[in-house]
Amino acid sequence: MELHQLAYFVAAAETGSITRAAERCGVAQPSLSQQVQRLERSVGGRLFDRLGRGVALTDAGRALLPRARAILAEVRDARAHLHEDVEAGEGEFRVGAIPTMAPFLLPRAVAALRTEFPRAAITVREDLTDRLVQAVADGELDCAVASSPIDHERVEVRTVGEEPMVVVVPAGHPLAGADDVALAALRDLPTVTLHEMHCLGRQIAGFCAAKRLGRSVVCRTTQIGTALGLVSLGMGVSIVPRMAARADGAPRAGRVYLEFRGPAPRREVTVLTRAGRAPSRVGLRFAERIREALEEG
Amino acid sequence: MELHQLAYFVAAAETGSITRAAERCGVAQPSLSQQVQRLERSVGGRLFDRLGRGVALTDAGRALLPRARAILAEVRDARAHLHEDVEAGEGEFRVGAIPTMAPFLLPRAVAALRTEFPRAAITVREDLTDRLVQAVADGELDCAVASSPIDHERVEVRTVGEEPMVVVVPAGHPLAGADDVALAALRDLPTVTLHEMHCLGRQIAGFCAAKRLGRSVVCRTTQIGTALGLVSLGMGVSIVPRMAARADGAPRAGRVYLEFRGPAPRREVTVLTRAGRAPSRVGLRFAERIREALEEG
DNA sequence: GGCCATGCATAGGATGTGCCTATGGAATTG
DNA sequence: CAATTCCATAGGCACATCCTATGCATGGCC
Repeated sequence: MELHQLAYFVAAAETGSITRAAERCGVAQPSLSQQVQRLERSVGGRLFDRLGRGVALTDAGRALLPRARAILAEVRDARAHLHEDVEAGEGEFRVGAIPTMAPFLLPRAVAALRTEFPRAAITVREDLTDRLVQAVADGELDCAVASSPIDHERVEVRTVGEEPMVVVVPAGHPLAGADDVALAALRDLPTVTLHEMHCLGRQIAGFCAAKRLGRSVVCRTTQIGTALGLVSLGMGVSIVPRMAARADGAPRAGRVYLEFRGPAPRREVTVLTRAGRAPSRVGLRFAERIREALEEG
Repeated sequence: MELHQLAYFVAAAETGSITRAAERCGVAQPSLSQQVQRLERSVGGRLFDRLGRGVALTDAGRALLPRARAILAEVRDARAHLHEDVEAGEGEFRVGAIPTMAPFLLPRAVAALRTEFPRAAITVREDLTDRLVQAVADGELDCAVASSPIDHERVEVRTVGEEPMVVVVPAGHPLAGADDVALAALRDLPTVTLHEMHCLGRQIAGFCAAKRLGRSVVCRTTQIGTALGLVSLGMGVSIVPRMAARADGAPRAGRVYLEFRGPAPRREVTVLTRAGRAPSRVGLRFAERIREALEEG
């Protein structure tokens, strides 16, 4: 069953004549006759009754006709609408993000993307950095949001912004009333920190180590939200990205956020794509939306 | 854009590799590579980024993928479901009937056919005999209901039954109280008759001529219903097919139906199909349904 | 009834297309 | 740096499509 055979079949059914169908299709009559016969063999039954004066559909032909029309229409549509499908971002688009960014950046970015590209089937994956990098390299993801450092031959890294850290302390803590706080002031305070399986946990540990800041870690969590909860209970102070502080909403009982005095520790927000791939329309907008979410968020 | 090219494209998109796609499709790698390139030229844009290690969809490829899948699925469905489509009577089925039979036979027959072949797209045409015959001969109609005589080389005539005529007289007419009436009793009575453009009109005129029955035609109508109305007004008597009498429902004020005494004039009910065509499943059932409607109606 | 026109099927040959094996070139891997 | 992997290209073969020419059946016409 070939497309041109279906086209010939439809033409013959509509004209009721092999000869006129051949004219319409711009081929010789024997060619069309042959192809119709071949189609009949391929479906295993006659499609036309040969009447001597033209042809008429059999039951099988009557049944095939609407399907043949549908197939040909789909092919025509595919050709005609391919360009606008590209504009509309048609197709599956798979994004990933690390857990310490996903809840703060993805909802807004994905929502914006869905309205901009209503026909894109966007799927989301939340995972640790190295697994995201591997997924992008393997083509399982089209885009991922993570933080430097990323090093993979096949992965292209684009920095879309950076983000300062803030300090969060329990309400009533001696530091709670201050406008801002120096990193050194945190020395030896009981600290709630993020597990170092997260790149953010490693980054914060790195900042502290760089400042030779001894820490008294009283708890390690795997989620920022858990850490914030423990801070509210007075178990210690913590350092979190500002997007987490903003997402925490209106001033909450139990914990107070403080800016760093002077240059704050920062992390970069980067968008990962597979190296060597042509820039994707949806992917480019995704990166922009992540940047907006970061700046406005 | 050919079906096998689309199949190759989908395989390459799903495996992310020309080589593995070729394995899956059972062709050599260069063949698949070539066909993908041909498809790319035919749609006017690259569908894959060649990464050295496999391939990845471009925006255009992403957009084409769902359409290609849809087209291939339709083709698979067409092959798989063609047989059951034939059983279900899938496709357009066009029937015709003459005006003096259509309202009494078609509704019941078509309704039955619609439940039996829910996927058949049945269309109905009401027209005079010779036009129906021509339409069947030209393949514009798959089936038609008419009455003998039909004579056309390309039209096959099947008699599904016959139907007696009855007499209808105004209420209060001298004949109204009789159980039955002889044809001769109608001699010279004022008569309302059907226009001879209808075969029924010609048939009735033929009966009367055969019995040498002079008639005093006071009115000629083009519809049986009109004739019945005029009879109720007392303008004359008329001869109508029994199906019309039955359809007239419960005893109506104004007119009374009488059987003929002895052998009644009759007309045949025939189903017309195009000669040389294989018997159609729906067509065969249609003829049966007409027969049923005639017997039960 | 014989003649011509019409329409589908078949035959045979030219062209084109798909597929193959072999090979080249680029990137990746050990 | 060698070996491997993978896609692209080249050349040849087989088959499929298309063409023209022709056969055969049907329908229409004088």
